[in-house]
Amino acid sequence: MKKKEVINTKGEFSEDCHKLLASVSDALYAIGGKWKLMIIIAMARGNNRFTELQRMVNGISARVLSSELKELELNGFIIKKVSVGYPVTIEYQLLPYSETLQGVVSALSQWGTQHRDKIKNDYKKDNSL
Amino acid sequence: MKKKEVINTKGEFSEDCHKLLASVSDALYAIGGKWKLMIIIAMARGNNRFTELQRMVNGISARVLSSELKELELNGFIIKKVSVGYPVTIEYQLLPYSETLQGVVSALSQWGTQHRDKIKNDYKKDNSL
DNA sequence: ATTAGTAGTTACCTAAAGGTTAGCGAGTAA
DNA sequence: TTACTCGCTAACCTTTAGGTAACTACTAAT
Repeated sequence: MKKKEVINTKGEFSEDCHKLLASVSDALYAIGGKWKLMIIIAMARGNNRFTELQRMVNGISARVLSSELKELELNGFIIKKVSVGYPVTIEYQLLPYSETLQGVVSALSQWGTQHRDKIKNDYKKDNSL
Repeated sequence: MKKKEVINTKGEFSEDCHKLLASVSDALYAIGGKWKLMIIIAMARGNNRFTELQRMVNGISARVLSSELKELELNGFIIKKVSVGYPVTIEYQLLPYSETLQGVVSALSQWGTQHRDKIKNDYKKDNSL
């Protein structure tokens, strides 16, 4: 009587698998890459000036920092504030939206920490004896 | 009398800022890029064959899937199982270590979901009136 | 006047990631 | 036999990311 004797090898799961993949893909599209999260982290710790960021975020060049800041501004994570005072100072500030990344940042940093430890131990095991 | 009138603009925070940056950087190094997490997600949902993965992970090519699987194996996230039976079937399986990524995956998917909604609303606002 | 710092931009170039096409060797189905 | 699937691989090419160096415009100190 049955059209198909589907014992549920996927099928009913593939739907939410696609959704999960799509949402992770969306996230990676917005905050993927080497630098965006790093810049946001550095800013959350009080680094708001161009040169500060350049020094804090190890290995980033002025050109890349400049273009990443523009993208982050365009996507609503930060704003550029130019003081009208004298001398003119330029500050970048996190917008509230960047706080939504808290969970992502803490998950990644926790995992990164344990991963580094694991790699270190793997290395030790290889070189013991 | 004071050498520097440092009122603690950063300084005591820059230390753990560097640590945070380093750990996130480590994580991105291991699981960054467009595909690794996606493949792991698809595998966690029961897609263990090459062609299944190719179909599930939207937009990935055979060449890239093949090389990503090799890297994932090298880094201890998965293993390749070649059945000795007849016909020979090849299956990729998640290793326990890939489960440590649970938190990262769920943080990213949650954020990705809300981000997509936000973008959609921003777009609507722009086009209303 | 020179030097140095801030906040970039521009032009040029390299490297890495990734896409496209083709095909191979095996099995399987008609 | 033909045709199709699976699990790739190789060759080739394009795109993107990112590095380097030079330069601008301004300020500030020496």
